Amino acid sequence: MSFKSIIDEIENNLKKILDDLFVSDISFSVETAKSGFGDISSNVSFLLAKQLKKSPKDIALMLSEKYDFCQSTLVSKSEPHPSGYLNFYANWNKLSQLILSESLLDEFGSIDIGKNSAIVVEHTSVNPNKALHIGHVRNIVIGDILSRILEKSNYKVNILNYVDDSGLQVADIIVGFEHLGFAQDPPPGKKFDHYCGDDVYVKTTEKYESDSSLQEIRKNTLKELEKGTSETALFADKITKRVLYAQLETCWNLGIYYDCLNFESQIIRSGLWSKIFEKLKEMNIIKFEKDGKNVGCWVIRGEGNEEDKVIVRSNGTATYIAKDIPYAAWKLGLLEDPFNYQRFEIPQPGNRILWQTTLENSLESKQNFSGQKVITVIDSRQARLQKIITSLMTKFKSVDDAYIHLGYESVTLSADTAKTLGMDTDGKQTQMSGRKGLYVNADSVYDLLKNKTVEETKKRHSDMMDSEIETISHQVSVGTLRYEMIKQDLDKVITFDLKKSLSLEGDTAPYIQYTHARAVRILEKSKKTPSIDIDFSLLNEKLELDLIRTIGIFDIQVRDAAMNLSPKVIAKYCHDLAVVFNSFYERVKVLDLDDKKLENARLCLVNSFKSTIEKSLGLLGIIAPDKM
RNA sequence: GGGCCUAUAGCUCAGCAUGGAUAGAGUGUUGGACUUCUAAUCCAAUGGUCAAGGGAUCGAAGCCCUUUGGGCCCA
Repeated sequence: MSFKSIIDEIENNLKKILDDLFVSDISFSVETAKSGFGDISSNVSFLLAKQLKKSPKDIALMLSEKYDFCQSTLVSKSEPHPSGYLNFYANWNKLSQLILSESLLDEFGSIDIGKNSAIVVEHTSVNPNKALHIGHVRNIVIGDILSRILEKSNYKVNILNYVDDSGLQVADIIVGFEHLGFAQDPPPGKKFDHYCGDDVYVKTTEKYESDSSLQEIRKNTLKELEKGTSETALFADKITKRVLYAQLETCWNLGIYYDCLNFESQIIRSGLWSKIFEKLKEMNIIKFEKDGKNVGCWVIRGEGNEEDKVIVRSNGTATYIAKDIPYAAWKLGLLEDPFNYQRFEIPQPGNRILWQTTLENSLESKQNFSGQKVITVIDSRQARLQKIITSLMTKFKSVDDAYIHLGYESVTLSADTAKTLGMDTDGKQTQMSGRKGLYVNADSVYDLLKNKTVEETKKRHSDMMDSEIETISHQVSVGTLRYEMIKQDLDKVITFDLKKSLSLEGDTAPYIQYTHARAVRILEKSKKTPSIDIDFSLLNEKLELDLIRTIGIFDIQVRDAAMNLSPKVIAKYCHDLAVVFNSFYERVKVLDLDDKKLENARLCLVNSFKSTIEKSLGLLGIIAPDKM
């Protein structure tokens, strides 16, 4: 509720007025006003202009007069603007009380879209043969923040990570280990995932070009991985688990946690595919081609101009799409669950328990990680495949948007950064490539940021203990990285530049975190716990009201973000909130006022701000330190 | 050849879903504010035919159509 209360009040009153005018079916807007135009604005007059055959200006005037007779508790007056907008002024005395007292509650900003239904968010899903690079960070941050927003919207979120442990990329490092003599342990000081990706994978794929006999070995290795019984397969299991653990360390360090790990190998061996294959035939979704170029294949008919998609080749083998179909169906809970569950070997930090599927017997009880809805976070290069899965799933499940592919554009490297990695791109940005070793590892970006923030923090607090500097720098570095990856639209390519992307000033996480530290310092220095029992009419300066208003629209922003699956909405909100607070901070004094009542009131406002910025940053998975 | 995305200030981007008031930030450049509740901050100046053209509308950065540049996917 909060600021939403006054919007609702106006909306209801306007609806009544329209009823009296015998106007219906008008979906007008009631929104926070642009600065200088009151507190709330409605476009209702514009929409009525045609029907009533009057100018928006006249209508606004008429509506405003009628509005004076409406019952209002939170609105102090309405005002027609010559442009045609109908503007409203809040009764700040009451509204402030409402907003500030609610802002202190844990559930402030919570909304109920999900009705406690289960929703699946799958993200990360990085091949377990390499370390996470900066492009993967965009994926995991989007997925993680989205999950937090959905939880705030009363969904029960199941966070999954799909481990493709039987694909070509894994086969490649196994070839490296088994046939090219790579040591099983990394050189001292190197993480196992870095070693596999930077050394084993890159060098093995390089060898393919000079040594053609390796292609045969590669094929055989892949086959053994799929069968899963040979010594090679067992060895691969060990290696991928080790890489996976190293990858999870990177994720956990960034504050990203999961509920369950799924393994492609198990999905293949579980027989889920044959079940779904039968179902597809039964439902007549796939057809057996008796002639044409796909003769002998099972295909999905393309819609419109699109080509038919082969699912099972004429030789009986399934295409790569066929691996994704059973997993999608499993996530939606469409099939009987063939898996047992056990806890992951290494406990996950924090409160969430990390499970993994297994085909063996388990002492643990059966779990259910499916959802009414499924959101799969994968970059938009996979859009074609995801579109097929989406349309298949709608045939299984009649609910609208049961399966959603949340796509996003990729992260590319700037020309400068590519150059530092030894690739001259002629001044152009370039796609990352694991095969060519052209990428920036997530861990190294974190380390760079960390070193920079440690330096900055030391500069500011020469007498601070190392452990405290460590904690602050960690929170700031994680914040910076997360914010950098989320603040822009999913449809925009992020060109990552090692120098430019590591800024700690301007529209960045540290800017926002810093406002929190400022607020904390004020509260600390006041040496009292602010009481909500204050005279709210004392908070009447523009900068104070701006701050209260911005605090009050938190839940509106959460709704926006959740409905549109748009994490950046929250990033923008955090930034706006910080900007408003910084203006307030610079010009409105809080401590050591002669007027103690006013001081109390302002302390209360600062406290509300602190509480709100913590919650909103929390949705971004960013922790704000008390000192910076 | 087909499909998806994208184009707004020197640079990086909001705003576009749901058309309406003076198109906003950051960064850059120039100048100013630390004996003050922390300057990772604030203030001011600078900077825009919203890619181009057309259409519907009382009204378009936003909707429709066409074209062009850039990115990606498929063939």
